[in-house]
Amino acid sequence: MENHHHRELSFLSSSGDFLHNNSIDPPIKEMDFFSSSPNKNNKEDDLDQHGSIIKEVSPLPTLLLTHHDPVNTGLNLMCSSAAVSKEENLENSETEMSILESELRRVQEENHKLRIMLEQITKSYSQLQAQLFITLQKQKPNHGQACPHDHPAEDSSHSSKLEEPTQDLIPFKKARVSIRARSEAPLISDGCQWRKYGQKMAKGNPCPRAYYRCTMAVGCPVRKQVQRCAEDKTILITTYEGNHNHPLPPAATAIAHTTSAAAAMLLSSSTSSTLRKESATGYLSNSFPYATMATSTLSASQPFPTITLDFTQNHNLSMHHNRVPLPLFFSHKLPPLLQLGQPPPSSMVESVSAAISSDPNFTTALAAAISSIIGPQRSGDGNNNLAGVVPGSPQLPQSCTTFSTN
DNA sequence: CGCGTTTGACCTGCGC
DNA sequence: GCGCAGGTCAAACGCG
Ligand SMILES: [Zn+2]
Repeated sequence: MENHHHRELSFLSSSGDFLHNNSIDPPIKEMDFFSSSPNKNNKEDDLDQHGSIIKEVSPLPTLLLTHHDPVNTGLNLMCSSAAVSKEENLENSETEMSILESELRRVQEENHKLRIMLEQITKSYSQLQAQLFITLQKQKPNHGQACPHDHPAEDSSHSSKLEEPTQDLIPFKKARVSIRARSEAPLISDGCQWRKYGQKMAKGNPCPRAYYRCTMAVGCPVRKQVQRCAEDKTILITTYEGNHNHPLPPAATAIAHTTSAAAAMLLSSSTSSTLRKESATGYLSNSFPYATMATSTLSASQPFPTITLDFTQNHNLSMHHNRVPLPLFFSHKLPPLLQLGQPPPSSMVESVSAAISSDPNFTTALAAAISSIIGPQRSGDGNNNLAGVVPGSPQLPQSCTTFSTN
């Protein structure tokens, strides 16, 4: 593969188009899901430099309370009566400048805190999810291996050096998350490095299916399959499987969380093939923001439990097939698990969810923060490499994610 | 020469 | 047991 770098699509660089694409949208030529290149216009650029340093997290209130500070709007509101002398004007503008600068610093600091907080929350959430998964598994001890072969060496949690000790307890089953995206590019940029290890002609599809392995770390079990849709070749279907055993760049972490969330949902619903779509969408949309930009479907007809995130609908009110539109970004109703037709096993999850959802300010701030992470400017070269690596990105049950296009 | 891709062979699971 | 299909391996190949 030669010039992938220009041809990869990357979701992250869509600069919010996914969320606001209500008008006629021309076919997306390139999408950067996880562009990691520095974004010039993002005011958080400076934060990227030190954003990976996680110190103790400032408690939530500090972040929100800063808004009560006297805010300098930056508007020069001083009356410009002719009586004011030039010197006074100069002095005023100087003080104005210094005020502005201090204000800028304060905002930057606040942004930094927000970023740190977001990282912490993401991590905590993933840990919660892992615990929830474990609890669910304990609740149905003999419930099923969803996949026929879940014991290859790479699946064993003992062999992989996972960073989260709790992960060693997670029984692995393979679930897949399929993501459909419209793209002419042969690959999507997802923040990871991949190496092609095979290609096969799939039955019933003129387009070959390519197999990739994650090469960001030796022994990383994550694989992905890339295939074009038989009906519409502009649609690219990418399927992820497994969890990384190494730190991930933020973008890759995001998609890994989606995969994990989907896997947790699929697996926690046991092998029953009748998980309702509303449940799936509700769960996913609360689990991961990407899901809110897509429509999702569950499939039990495939050999592996698979969930499909469909980014091809463009939210232009034309929901075809049986696909279900997802709720808005970070919808405030957060009881995802209650919709799964199962008793919520973890009161922790509930309380956290309640705490988060009950605070609109927090929700808004979080949504904005996440938006800034998942929706930065498009990278120029479509580079699929890491920008800051998130230390100890949490991993979750074994899963696969598929990107596809409709 | 090293690294990544290509591609045919091989392995495995599944249905008949 | 046999054939098929999906998935993986690894030698050959090409590129920088
Ligand atoms: Zn990996």
